[in-house]
Amino acid sequence: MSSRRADSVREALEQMIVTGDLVNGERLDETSLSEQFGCSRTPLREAFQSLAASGLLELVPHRGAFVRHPDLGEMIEMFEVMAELEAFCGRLAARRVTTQDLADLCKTVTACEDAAARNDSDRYYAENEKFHHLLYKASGNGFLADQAKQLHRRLKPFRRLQLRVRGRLQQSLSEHRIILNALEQGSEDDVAAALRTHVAVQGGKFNDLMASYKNFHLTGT
Amino acid sequence: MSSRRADSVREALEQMIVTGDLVNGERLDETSLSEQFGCSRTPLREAFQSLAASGLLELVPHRGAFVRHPDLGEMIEMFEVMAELEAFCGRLAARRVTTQDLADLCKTVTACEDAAARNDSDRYYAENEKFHHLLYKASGNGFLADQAKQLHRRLKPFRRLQLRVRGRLQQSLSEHRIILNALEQGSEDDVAAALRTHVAVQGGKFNDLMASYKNFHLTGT
DNA sequence: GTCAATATTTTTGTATACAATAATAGATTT
DNA sequence: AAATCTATTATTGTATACAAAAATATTGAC
Repeated sequence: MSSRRADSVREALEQMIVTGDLVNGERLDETSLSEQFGCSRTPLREAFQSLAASGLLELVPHRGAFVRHPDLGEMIEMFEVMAELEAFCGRLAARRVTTQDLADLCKTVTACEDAAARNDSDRYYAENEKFHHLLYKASGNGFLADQAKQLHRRLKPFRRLQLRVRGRLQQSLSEHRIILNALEQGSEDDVAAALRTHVAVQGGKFNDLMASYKNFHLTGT
Repeated sequence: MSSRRADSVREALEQMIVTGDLVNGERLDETSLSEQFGCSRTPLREAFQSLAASGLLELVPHRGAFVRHPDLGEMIEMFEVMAELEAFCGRLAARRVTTQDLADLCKTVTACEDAAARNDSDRYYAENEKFHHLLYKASGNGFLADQAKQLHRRLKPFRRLQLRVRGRLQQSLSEHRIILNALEQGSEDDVAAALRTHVAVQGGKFNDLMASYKNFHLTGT
């Protein structure tokens, strides 16, 4: 854990943005925020830089930092890329996965099912994230894993919305099993296909996403 | 063009890093660099943040900013991802490309061939970059296009190395034609396959890359 | 009353000053 | 002489002060 003030400010701001606490287009005032965080403008501005790099803020020279929430179209674009990245991870993993990886993945899938059965949503999200991170790692491509992790993180708030939809959770769980089975059999195409349907926003998922998006506290761009 | 000092410093530093002017692992001293650039540490540190976000620097708390060149393994990983991203761009483009896009692409391919024939390497690189950027745009997925552009930019210095290899340039040119043809015919699979072989580091390309990598002024990690 | 030009204020960008942490060198002990 | 602890130095992190740019308000002309 870094004791840099700038880092904790970054995290706090990120939280405020992804939870919708800060609405789209809002300008972040340096002075008032620095008062709120009890620090000077310097660490705040460092946090701005970092957030802008991950696309959560837009820095306009001499005008300030503006909150940038993806609109529905961008969100779909991001899911489209995420699906492809995960499918590629899966394809590589099908070739390179170790028995240890498989054991870890299996354990996590079970933990996920268990958490869902107990309605322990926090644990469900944690285990679900672990499952995906393990998959990325199993690809054997560290750079790919990093990229996937980054995007996965960025899509976190929206995935949460999707899973509120009735029946989506059970479906998601069974998809985990399908992915795992395909991995064990080492069939690249099956793994890739399973992951595409697991992640992609298509068919009914599109309508679900649109509905939940509207319920989210985002102002349209 | 932004008149922010921090931005121009960022660009200058990036150039120094990718050209190998700054070797791997080197620590960037804030005071001496700020003297060199004739500015204070503040804009310099902003540039550091930005460069760290794109992976060119590693920021270690209370210890400084360290130049981070990818080693051969990471480079291959990045090319592996680049190939897949481009293939996906191509796949989408095959479905969504407009006649205008095709015309622009065709013009750029011709310009590329022309530049190569005249041994105008600067223009060749410019037109080649344009070709790829047009392809990303033709995917109709703005987020994907951004991601692809970012990675393409990061791989720029290494691509330059690869093209020094005898015969590689002519091959690259003919691959452009193949890609363009496949796009015109709208066959997703052909476009994707053509782009994978165009970008991926495989077969003979691997040895070429390894040889040129060693010639590069990088210290091993 | 509306528009335009100018003055004022506000806000961002940069420089500098200070504080905190890590690296280094030197002294002390075994 | 080697190792360890301490004092010193150097370097990063943060706060504040100043400069430059943009936004806003005010004044004047039509």
